[in-house]
Amino acid sequence: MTAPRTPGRDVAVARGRRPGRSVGDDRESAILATAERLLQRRPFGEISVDELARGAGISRPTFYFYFPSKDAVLLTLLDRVTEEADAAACNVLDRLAEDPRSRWRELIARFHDTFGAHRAVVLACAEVRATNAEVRRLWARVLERWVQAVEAAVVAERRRGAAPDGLPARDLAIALNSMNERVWYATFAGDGPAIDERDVVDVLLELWLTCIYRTTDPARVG
Amino acid sequence: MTAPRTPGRDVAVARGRRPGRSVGDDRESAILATAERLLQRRPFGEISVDELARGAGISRPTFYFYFPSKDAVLLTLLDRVTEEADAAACNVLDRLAEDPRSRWRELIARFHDTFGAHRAVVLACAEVRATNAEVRRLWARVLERWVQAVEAAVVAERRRGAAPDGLPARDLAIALNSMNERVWYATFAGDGPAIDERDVVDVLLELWLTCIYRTTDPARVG
DNA sequence: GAGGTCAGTCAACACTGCGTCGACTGTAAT
DNA sequence: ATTACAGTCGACGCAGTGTTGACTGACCTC
Repeated sequence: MTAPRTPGRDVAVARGRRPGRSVGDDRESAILATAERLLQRRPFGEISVDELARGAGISRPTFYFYFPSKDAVLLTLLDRVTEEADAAACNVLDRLAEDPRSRWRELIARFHDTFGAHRAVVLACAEVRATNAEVRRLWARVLERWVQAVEAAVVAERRRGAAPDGLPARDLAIALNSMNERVWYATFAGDGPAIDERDVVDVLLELWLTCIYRTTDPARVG
Repeated sequence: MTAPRTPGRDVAVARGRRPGRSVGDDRESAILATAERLLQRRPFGEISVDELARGAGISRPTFYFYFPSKDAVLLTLLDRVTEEADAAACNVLDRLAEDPRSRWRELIARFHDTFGAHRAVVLACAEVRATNAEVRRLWARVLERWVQAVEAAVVAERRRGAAPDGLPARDLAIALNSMNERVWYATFAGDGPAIDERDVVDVLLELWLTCIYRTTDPARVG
């Protein structure tokens, strides 16, 4: 579902033929690269399958040999970005008690950097999410992971007495993640009221700390 | 820009002809009603101009007599909803000092009720905002008004000593409004991690109070 | 080295939805 | 009666999507 369907290569691999790189691998990469390049210039909806194909040096019908649709290309791109974000954020919350403020900042900053580096893809996904159930599902799954990670961290901080009780941890985690998502979107898209890109990490950090600890300067482990 | 172009009627009115309701008024309303009705069932992108026209008892070309595009219909619908929200929220922040918690709650609850009552339109706008500059502009303008109202309220609360200093009031106002928008979207759309519709007002209220006052129980006027 | 298989390719087609043009009708003011 | 205009729509052109069916060339197998 998530990965692009490349029937030919799957069959080949299954039968042990063509173990090395094939023409198809290059074409597939070329399509993905073309997509990310074109997305820097203009929105996803204004890019046609034909342009994607031409950009990769193939005809439109051939495009459909590699991807079932334009959306599937974006889905693959999104998959990579979220994997990158997951990798960057991984384990950051594990040793939260040592220095809560720095850890939370690291988490937010890493997401900011990853999304910022791939803003074209992220913005395109926000655009397509509304119309494409596949993208919606993938984003929901990814978000759910992040929500659960934050929820667990909040519960742990409360248990050790660093954070006060209050809202259900899950609701808090959903709201904070939602806030980040929308704030980053506004900042990167640049339309409507937005926080300056240079300030956004610190602003979000202050709000996270305030909501979780009710102070801007949470205590270290006692 | 925002209102639908109905050239015929404007001309008529300008020359003093047809002072009463014309056929055109009915058709226009019928199109809008059809749009809002169809939106309950399925997303905006899956509704064609033809359906809108048929639903209003006219042919597709005739639709274009009333609206320049499908998006313009949604724009008109959005305009009404935001006006309703503005009206509902109007003056709520004026006498904040009397009972901050209740006032903020009223503000959030009224937005919640308005958006909830027209969730189909709101969700459709979120869908189209990505591809339609007109909708984007309108939403940005509306949001800017709300951000400024909240910013002013925060400044006032700080000035009277009820709220502590901290983040720039504008950044705070942007972040809180962004949070609400995204959280409501998730709640009403029902995909991905979301806060239960019955709890969402209270969850948002707690977070607003915490972020603005660093307490859940802000003081009344001293 | 003849025949088979399969990755990879694309011209041509069918389909859907958008927006426009130009011709038409009915009503009401002059 | 003529003029004017709100209101209507059949028929068109256009752009983009996704599919079909036929082709090429590499390579494997006997």
